Amino acid sequence: MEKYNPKEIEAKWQKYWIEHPELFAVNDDSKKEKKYILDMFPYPSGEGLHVGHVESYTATDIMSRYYRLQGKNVLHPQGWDAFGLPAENYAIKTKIHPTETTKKAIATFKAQMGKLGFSYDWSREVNSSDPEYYKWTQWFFLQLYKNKLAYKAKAKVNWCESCQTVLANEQSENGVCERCGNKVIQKDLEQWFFKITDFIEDKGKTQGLLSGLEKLDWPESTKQTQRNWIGRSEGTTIKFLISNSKFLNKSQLNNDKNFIEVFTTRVDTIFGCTYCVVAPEHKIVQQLAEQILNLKEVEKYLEKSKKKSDLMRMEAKEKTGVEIKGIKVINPFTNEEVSLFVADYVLAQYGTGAVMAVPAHDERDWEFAQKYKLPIKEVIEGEKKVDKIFTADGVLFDSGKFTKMISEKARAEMTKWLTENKLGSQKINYKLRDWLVSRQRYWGAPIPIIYCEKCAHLDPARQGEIPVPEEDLPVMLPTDVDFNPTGESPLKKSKSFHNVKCPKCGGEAKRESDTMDTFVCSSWYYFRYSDSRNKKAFAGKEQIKKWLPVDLYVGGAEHTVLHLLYARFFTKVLHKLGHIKFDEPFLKLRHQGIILAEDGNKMAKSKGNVVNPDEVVEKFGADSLRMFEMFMGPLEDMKPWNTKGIVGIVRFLEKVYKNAGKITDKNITNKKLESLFHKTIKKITNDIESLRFNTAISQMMIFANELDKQESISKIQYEKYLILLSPFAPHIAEEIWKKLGHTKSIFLEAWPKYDEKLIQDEEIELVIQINGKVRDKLRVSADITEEDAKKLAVESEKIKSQISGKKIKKIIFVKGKLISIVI
RNA sequence: GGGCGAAUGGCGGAAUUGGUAUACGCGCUAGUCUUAGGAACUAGUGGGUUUAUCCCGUGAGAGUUCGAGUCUCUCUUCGCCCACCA
Repeated sequence: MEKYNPKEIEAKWQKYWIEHPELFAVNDDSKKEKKYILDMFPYPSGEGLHVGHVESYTATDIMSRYYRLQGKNVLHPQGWDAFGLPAENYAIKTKIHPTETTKKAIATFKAQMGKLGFSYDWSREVNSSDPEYYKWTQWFFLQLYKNKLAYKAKAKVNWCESCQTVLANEQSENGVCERCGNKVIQKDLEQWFFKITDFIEDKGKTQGLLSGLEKLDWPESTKQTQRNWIGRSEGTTIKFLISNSKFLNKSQLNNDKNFIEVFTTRVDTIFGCTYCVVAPEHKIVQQLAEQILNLKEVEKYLEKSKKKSDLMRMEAKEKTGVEIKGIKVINPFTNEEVSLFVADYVLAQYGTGAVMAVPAHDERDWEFAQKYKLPIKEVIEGEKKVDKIFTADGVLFDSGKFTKMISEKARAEMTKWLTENKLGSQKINYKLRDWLVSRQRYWGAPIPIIYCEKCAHLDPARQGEIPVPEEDLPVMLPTDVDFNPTGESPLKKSKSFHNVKCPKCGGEAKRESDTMDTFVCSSWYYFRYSDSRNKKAFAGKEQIKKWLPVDLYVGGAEHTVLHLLYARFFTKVLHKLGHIKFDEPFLKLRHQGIILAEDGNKMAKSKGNVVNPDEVVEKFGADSLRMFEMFMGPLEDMKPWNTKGIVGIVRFLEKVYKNAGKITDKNITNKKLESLFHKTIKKITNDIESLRFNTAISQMMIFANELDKQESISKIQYEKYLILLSPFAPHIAEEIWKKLGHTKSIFLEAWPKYDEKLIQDEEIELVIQINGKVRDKLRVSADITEEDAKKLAVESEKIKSQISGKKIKKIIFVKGKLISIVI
């Protein structure tokens, strides 16, 4: 047999697979059990595939090929998350239209995927920038709009001055734009939102974003991150009366000028409240301006903090604030007057935008009180007072009738008291806010809304918003635009796009010129694959029922919050509206770990340490790259690249290839090898099922090493071994398969079965321990009785000398494993 | 500050229910073959020493157990994500 030549072999089989798409395409009518194996569809960047893509796509490719061999009907599609800022930014620089660059990038990606031997069903390919696709993205927007789940509101939003666009809350990280790294400022703008907060808790039969997590087979850390992001916290709202309205009567509580409302999770500490703080945006400053003695100072502080970006606010090491002189507030429990501050460490967007400060039991308040020399009053004591202050739950003191209660009980009792006196109530707060979906950029799906002044009277709440009729979809992206960012959508300057007839009255109207966040496109694409050429619906009911939900979803952990939360939200909306029968899209989720550069750092173009998969394929072959990435370590682990390590895989494949030359049709009986082979089938099968590809490969190597020692190899056994190898290294498997005289693809074969009986060894190595330490090993029959084993053990020369003169306290026997003598 | 996870040879990593620690691969050492090798093959490869019926070894310390990488407690270090969320 000639030498293993991956280049030649791989090109040949890749061509064969393209000519035989039926191998990987699925049949909707098949009675076989379905498996939907999905990759997160990539953004087709100009950079091409990187080794991280190869890692997760190889994992799903192995799973898909494995399940097909197991006789399952496998849907394994791929597509393109094609809208987005990079293509547009590139267009601004080069004047090349994003359609062109995207088309080119997709061609590159697809060619690279072909060269890696991925078995996608390309007949279902989707492209989110294709009008046939974004027509349905727009349709989803209309569904949300019609069900009052999409709304327009003026809001303080994150604005990136460099990208000249609004960002979602999740796209502004630490006050810096996720895309370009420039600072994000706050702007008041009219924006479109999706009401994702409606779905946090269960909604009728639709499980909420919180409780729905319970039933999912997802990494625990991912679920926890989602919970943290939603940020549910149970607490209490409390009204602090403003002191010149001190004498309580009911009418005063109806006027919000007479009190400030705070939110706290620690009402039990309220007897230690020594002041209150409002956020700079809090309305109280405007409402009571005439009563404020140091109005100028306060206003100056508000101005200053308004100019601060979120980043600057967070970077500030010291808390700042100003006392609002002339206004005091009253602690409803003690009836004591406390002073009021405005400080930007209090966030306007969370809770009520005002807090009660308990410096003795809250670190932030303590810090602030230290700086401004404010009183500190302790009211909780616990077993361990850590450092300077006690922030845990404990027992109350100096707290009126609540003294001696434990924190938990005190919270319940105090909240009850507040409720009865109409001074507060129990309240659940969430960090999650509605999803801001409008973008003032070109390369996205246009929002299908038209504004008609004449029709504005029809629904005053909606200010002349007329949804584009479904039959008029898609609202096409115009091509006559200049996409240099100006702070307004480039679509606004396209006359053909912007001016339009009102679908209601036929009069002059204007189109919404914003586009949608690309995360909207990716929130539903997994439905489209089930029926990607459907012209009448985003996917047919039957096809959805047939294929969804997704059985295995693999992708990067960076999408833990954004994409995964939004996709769940969309699925829940469809469930609520009765379109589908399930309310979670991805039953099982796994993340691939990041592949670091050889130097242990993250791969980065700027560092010049990026590994290009094309070069690796060129040098070693796709099978070797695939297997090497799977062999490096557990799929989800972060692991450094090591180019030298690939030769281990190359040697292994060469060995497998070479050993095909030793095949004989003759019946060979080698019990030990047969036993090892059945162990190998079992281990590989179990490891694939649980995505432990590294140990599956090591088992293949163990068996290959054993084959290598044989004079001749049984054809039947070797063929089965090839099938075990084929999901990992499909090209070499097909090649050898053909060389063995087969005319059909190896991927039409059945996955080998193992025989548990053959796995059992006839002889075992019985370990003999004395006080837990291994002292001897004896070869014995596997079914040796306890009695015989004990006898053999004490008769062993090595053991005899160790135990001579000592008394044996007891002897422990573990069947098939060991004898442990205790002296 | 919060959440999650990790720590095993020179390196990446193995180790079903507690039961032979370091599988598999890289690297390294020696040898064989070769005109040559960053090829192939063979043997070896945790540390120590008194070189063998030996001792020590899975971040540190304690505990449970006949027996702990694995279970419990305390601590240290590192990584990732989130972070002034009251």
